[in-house]
Amino acid sequence: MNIGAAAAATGVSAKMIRHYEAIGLLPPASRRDNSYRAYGQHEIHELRFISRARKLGFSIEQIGELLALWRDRNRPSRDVQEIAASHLADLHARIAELQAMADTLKALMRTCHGDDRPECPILDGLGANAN
Amino acid sequence: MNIGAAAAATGVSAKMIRHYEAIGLLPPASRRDNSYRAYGQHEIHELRFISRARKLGFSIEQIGELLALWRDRNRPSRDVQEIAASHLADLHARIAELQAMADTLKALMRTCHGDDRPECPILDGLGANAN
DNA sequence: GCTACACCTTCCCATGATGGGAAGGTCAAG
DNA sequence: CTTGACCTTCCCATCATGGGAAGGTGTAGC
Repeated sequence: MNIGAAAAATGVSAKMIRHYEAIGLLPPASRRDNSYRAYGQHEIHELRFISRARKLGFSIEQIGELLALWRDRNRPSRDVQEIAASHLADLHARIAELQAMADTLKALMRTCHGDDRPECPILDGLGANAN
Repeated sequence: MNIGAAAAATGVSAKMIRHYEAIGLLPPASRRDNSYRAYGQHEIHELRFISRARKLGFSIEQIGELLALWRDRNRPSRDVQEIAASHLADLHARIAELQAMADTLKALMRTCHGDDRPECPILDGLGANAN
C-alpha cells in the first residue's frame, strides 16, 4: 500500500502521515525500491488509531502516550484511564469557557436592535470604560 | 503612557500591542523623541475594546471589522449584530463539537476498569477495525 | 558622574496541526 | 512515448501568542 492508499483507508492525509513520521509519532515507514513508503495492515491499524484519537480531540502528544500504551500489552488500564480523564477534564474546561463567551455575547446581543439605527449596546459594551 | 503601562492598563501584552500595530489592526502609535511608543486615552480605549472582544472569542479579523464599525458613529447596528450572530453560531458549533467528543470519550471510559489489569476498552475502541 | 536596573526598540524563531505548492522522480495505461 | 496520477523532499503559510537576543534609553542610588 502506498501512502495515498493508506491515507484513503485511514482518514489521515498523506501530508499528515509524513508529518507524524517526521516528528517521531510513527516509526519510519519501510520503503520500496523506488523509495515510496509501503504500508501494511499493522501500519494501517495504527493510523486508524491515530485518526480516531484525533477525532476525540487528543493532542499529538497524548496520542503518543496512548500509542505507547497500546503497543504494550501489559500496561495497567489505569494509565489509559488517567490520560483519558485528563483529556475529558480539558474538554469540559474548554466547553465551559466557550459557553461563558456565548452567554456573555448573547446577553449583549439581546440589547441591540440590529436595525438601521446606529445605537449599538454591543459595541458600547466592548468599549465601556469599566471592566 | 509607554507601551508597558498601556499593556498593564488594558490587559493586552506589549508584544501583542506591537503585533496588532504591525498587522494593521491598530494605526501606528505616535512616538516620543526617544522613539518610544506613546499612548493616550483614545488608544487605551481601543486596546480595551480589543481585549474584551478577544475574551469573547472574536478573531482578529472580526475585531478589525468591529473596530471599523465602532469608529463609524453612523453604522447601522445591524452590521454589528450580524458579526456577533455569526460568531455566536461559530461558538455554538465549537461547543457542540467538543461536547460530542466528551460524550464519546465518557462512554468509552465507563467501560474501562482503570485498575492494574491490562484490559482496556478505551484502547480497544480506538484501535477497532470498524469505524 | 557612574552603576545598576527597568524599560524600550527591532528582529528572528517557536508553538500545534494542518495545508499549499514547487521541483523532480516513478509508474501504468493508452 | 506521452499523459496523468502518483510519489519524493523542501519550504512556506496559517492564527495568536510568547521567548529571547542585541542594543538604546531613562532613572534611582551611591
